[in-house]
Amino acid sequence: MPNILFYLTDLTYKIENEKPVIYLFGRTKEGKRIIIKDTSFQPYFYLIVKEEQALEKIKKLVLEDAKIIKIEPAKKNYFEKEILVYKAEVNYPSSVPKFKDELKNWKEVERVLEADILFTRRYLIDKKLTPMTLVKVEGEQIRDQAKVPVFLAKKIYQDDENSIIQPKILALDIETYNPEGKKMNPDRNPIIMLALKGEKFEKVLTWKRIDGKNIDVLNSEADLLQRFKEIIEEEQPDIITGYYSDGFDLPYIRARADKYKIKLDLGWDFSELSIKGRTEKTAEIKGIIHVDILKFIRRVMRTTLNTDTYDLESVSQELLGAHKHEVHLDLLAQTWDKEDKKQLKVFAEYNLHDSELCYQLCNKLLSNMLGLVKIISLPLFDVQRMSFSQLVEWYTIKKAQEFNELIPNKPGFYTQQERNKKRLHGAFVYKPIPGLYSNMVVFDYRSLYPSIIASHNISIGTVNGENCKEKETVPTEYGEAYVCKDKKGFLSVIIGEIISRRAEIKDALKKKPDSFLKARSEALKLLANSFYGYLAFSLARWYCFEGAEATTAWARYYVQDVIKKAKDSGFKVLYADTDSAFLLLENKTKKDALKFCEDINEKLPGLMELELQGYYPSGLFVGTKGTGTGAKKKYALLDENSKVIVKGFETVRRNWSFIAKEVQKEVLDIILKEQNKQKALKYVKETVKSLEKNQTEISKLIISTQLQKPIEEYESIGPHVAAAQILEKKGESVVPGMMLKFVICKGEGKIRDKVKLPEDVKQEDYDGDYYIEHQIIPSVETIFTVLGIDVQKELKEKDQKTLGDF
DNA sequence: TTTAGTCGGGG
DNA sequence: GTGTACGACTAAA
Repeated sequence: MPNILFYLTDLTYKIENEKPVIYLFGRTKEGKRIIIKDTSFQPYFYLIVKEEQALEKIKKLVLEDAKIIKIEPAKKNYFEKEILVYKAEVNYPSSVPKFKDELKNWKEVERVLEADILFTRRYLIDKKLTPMTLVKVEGEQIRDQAKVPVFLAKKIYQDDENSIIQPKILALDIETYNPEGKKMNPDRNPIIMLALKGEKFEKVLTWKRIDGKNIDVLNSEADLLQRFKEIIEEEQPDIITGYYSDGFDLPYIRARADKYKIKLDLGWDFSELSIKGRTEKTAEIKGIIHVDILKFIRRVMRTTLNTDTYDLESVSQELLGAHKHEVHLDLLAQTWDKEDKKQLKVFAEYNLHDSELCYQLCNKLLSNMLGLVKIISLPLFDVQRMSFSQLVEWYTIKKAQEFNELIPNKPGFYTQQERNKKRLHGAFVYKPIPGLYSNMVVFDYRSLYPSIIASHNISIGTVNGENCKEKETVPTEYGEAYVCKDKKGFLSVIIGEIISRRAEIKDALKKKPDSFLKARSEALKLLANSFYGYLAFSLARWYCFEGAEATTAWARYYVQDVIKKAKDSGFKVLYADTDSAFLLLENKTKKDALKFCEDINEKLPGLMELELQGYYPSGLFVGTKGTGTGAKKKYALLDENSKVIVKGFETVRRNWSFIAKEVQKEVLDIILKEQNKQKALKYVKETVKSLEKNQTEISKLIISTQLQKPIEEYESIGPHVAAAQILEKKGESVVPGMMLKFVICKGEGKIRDKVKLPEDVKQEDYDGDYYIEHQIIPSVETIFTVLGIDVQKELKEKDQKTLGDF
């Protein structure tokens, strides 16, 4: 019997001869596509019963086609306590929910468990297989209806978990006929261009005469769709990727293909491209992994990205440093109608470029995604669409199998609502005294929340657990709580494993860099940091609010402990927030700071660790505008490499004009690097002078704001709405979501009456006073206030002096 | 202030 | 498919 080594990429199941059959899709080590069939796996669920005699009755229960094959007792843990349960094996996966709905109402049945774990996922967990890695099969080739060779498995098991597939990626992007602007209608409007981009492949399909390299002109939209199908078959990609392709490109392609009765049977088993879901769609092709990059970015990369809009332009800019081609998409439909060859070529290039950006994003994020697949052990298709809480939950489900823990049920609607009402006591913040400081050190606890959960045995069965002999009191200010120390908590142990594994990988990385190991380390960090949130997440199976409360209580305790010890050792404490403390060195040295850190670490339990995060020659803390007391999470630091780090200043994030951002950055630079407030003030005065004399470049004055709704719906006409009205008057289509760029110009009336579009602004038009009052002053006011300077006053005095000079 | 409803992305 | 996101923001109560 031959052995086959293959990378498992995807799986599904079918019912054949009244039995469930698992289909595993993959690529052999040599790169050949294969399907493995496994008929050895049976669906099941667990029952906790009040009266054992009910089991005989249950065994005989038949609900339509649903039958129970056997019931046998098993010892499992339920919320970390040993319990006797019954494992019920049934004929079909679809029988499971039928029995669940029936049995949950029986008075003899206490609980039905693990009846909502999808069959294919259950298969992976039970067989301990990890997708995208090497799996070994013993089996024989059989004759079957499929595009690739099919084998029937006798035995199947994980081979080398560290050997990861190098998948072939093909990115796609469509352009549609869009006479109504952003309102899209797949029933009426055709696909006019379709771009595909792979490592060695790039092509735009269209059906009107456009000349150009890589442009394939077909006779009709139907031919375009046929050609698309052929290319997928020829290229045989492992991954098809797109940007919002779950919600737009693939559903649109499917809808147009349906119109022409073209069968998109792209699956390896001749199954069709399927679109599932009502509110949130997903598009799936059996055998080919469909990756929607937008979903991964929105759900997982969200926290690491600075941008808060997730359109392709913003994301490409941040992750790739690349921009989309600039085109007037609103003109696409009329250009298409006019058959303007030259302009259509511009759109075709735009289309291809979008698919290329998507290809590059997928390539770039692939190691992050595979890092997660490796840990969670679910298909890339699934992992790529999961939120943090789902990732934590499925990691925990995988681990539950190893620890013989039963998987708790998801909460019902009522329970969720109750949980949502609860508010958690958060982090401790020691507010700074506004000022400019020199020689600071910053300490922070490495992975504070996860390390507390691991080190203090926080878990669902240990926090305020029953029948407890050895207890540790939680240092909480609100009520009383303890953690039971009699035995290790399940959640605490698995989070400890994540932390330790990450430490090992980081050590290995120090010796030898490796991109996949690096991605795994990042994935582990992500998972560890999500655990605390998961404990307080209302939809969590392992919901543990008291555990989350205990975690933040300890976090507050440890940060305050650093503050207290720092004061005792003669450091001045400047600021502390959540897991970090900022100390002033004064007459102490960096060596003293390191010694202080070591002393604290000696007394910390388990995996907890305080780190010297950095040394900063200077730092500035500002006050809030109203009260003047120290603002939280708002400061600027100069690091040892003379780099200025700015946190929490609004100009960094919001849509301020470039000039406001530039002035703020320059002022912080001068103050932190040269400690020269007069020079900073002089700089501001010069900028103001240039503004007053209308010498500032128009491009630095553009303010951009996103239009949130149709302009008719705005009651108060803000400047961006005024800009939208001007655009509309010019005959351009204005739709919600578009970015409006405008400049405030001289004139009478309200701000909205002074709005002009950048291209209409002449050098002498702009309103310098507006920019001084509403952009420059607000961006630097709090900084100067800290330094004892009233900018407002200083700038007015300057005015009088210049008047006096004349 | 609380609650119910919509939106994101895509052309 | 052994299914139905989620967090932010806005409008209405």
